[in-house]
Amino acid sequence: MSYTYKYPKPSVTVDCVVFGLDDAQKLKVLLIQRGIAPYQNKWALPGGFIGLDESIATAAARELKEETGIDKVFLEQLYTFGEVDRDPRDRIITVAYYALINIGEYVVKARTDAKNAKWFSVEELPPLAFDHDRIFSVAKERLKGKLRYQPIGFELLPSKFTLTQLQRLYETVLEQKLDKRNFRSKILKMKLLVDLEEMQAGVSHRPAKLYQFDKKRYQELEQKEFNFEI
Amino acid sequence: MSYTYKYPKPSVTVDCVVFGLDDAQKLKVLLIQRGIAPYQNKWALPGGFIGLDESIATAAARELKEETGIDKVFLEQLYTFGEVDRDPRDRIITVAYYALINIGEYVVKARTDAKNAKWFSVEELPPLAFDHDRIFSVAKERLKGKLRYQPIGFELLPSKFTLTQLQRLYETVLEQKLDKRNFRSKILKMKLLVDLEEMQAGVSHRPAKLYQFDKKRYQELEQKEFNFEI
DNA sequence: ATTTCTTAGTGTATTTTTTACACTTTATAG
DNA sequence: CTATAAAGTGTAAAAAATACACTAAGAAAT
Repeated sequence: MSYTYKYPKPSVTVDCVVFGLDDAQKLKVLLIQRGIAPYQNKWALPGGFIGLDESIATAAARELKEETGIDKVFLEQLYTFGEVDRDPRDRIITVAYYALINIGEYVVKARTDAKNAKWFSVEELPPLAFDHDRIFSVAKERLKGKLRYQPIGFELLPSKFTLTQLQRLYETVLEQKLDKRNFRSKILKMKLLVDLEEMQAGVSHRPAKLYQFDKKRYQELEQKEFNFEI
Repeated sequence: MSYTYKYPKPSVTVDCVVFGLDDAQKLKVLLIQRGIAPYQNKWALPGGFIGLDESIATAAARELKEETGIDKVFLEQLYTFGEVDRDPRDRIITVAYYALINIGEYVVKARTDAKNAKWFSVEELPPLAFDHDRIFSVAKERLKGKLRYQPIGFELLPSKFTLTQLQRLYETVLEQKLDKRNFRSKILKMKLLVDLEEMQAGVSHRPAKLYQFDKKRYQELEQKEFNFEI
């Protein structure tokens, strides 16, 4: 490795693809409207520059908080985008992250130099600034792939949820119908759900049982290379 | 996103974890010995700075070629490492790649500022410079994970190989014994191997048939979300 | 109070996939 | 021509995945 420090440096940013589920179990992405050029007024992924005194993951969490008010969520590195012409002004390398949040817990707010922050359905995104379309589509594929073999879907739901909500979530993200009985027996056989012995309230039909994800048990099983495939 | 260009910039490097298989089907990694401080004389992953006029992937391929002579191989992004204290001198962000090569095809040579380049068995690595131990272990896990559901193992073998060689490769990387008959029927059922109707030569026992990976067919099947699980 | 509406909840038989397992064949070397 | 070493091959049993339809429970409307 050649460490001579004479090289001009690229700028490095982090961008976050924030996924959420709305009331109708539709998959949404949080975008911010750019307040400044280039791509002024265009929608973009929240993100910003990495400080020299913070790790990339810290920067991603900080930017997310600054630009949208979202804090303490599932946030995982996605991919690093480094084509030469990604930004019209300067060479920019972007480390992309994706976040999964329970929409209900947050009221998102535009802050710093974002004019506006808004949830968009993944099926009808506006044209995005820079190469954010591409970053988004990599994130969507990653979410889909990961959901199949790791129980990360819970991050998108409120902490108490019904099995039907969970099934809808899988159906939405995987873009396929699932059989109710098979889904239930499979998910319950994993022993990752705690039956709260509590009922859904405020529905005008038979209420469903509420469950909670058992994170502790998940971490134990994870050690043992347990299989979480759906 | 805050594009004001007043931020000090980190340096950005690429490092490559180069995997190969030796004659005894042992998994090896290519390391270079550092010619300069810090970590002078220590073994490290080949890599170097990203130029402003090249993409990250291009930089990875270029550094690999410069430092080891290896060219035109399977090279895929692994992960980006951005802790603050990774390098004692400066803030460095490293985009790591991993490469799979057929050792027989190359005679590796140390070049530029590397003193030496050498293959090490993954089970007995020397202590590495910087956080390269960590990068290596992420790469090893990735290779293991990916081999299970994508036919990338062929990249480590010569273009003509026997089923036993292929099985040993899987056993080595996955760190588990596989059943000969089950492995063969599974792999052949995928129809990704071309029977060359040619025999292994130079062995003092019954020679095995030689096969070749059918890349074209793989790309066709990939479109159709075909399942390549072992 | 009864009916209607809507979603929750449940079991089994069939098919498919995975696993476990051992002997014969074919070449080279001595 | 015998010994050695790895190649090559099929089947039965177990496990997992799939397909499938009715009853139960509550709220709302009459």
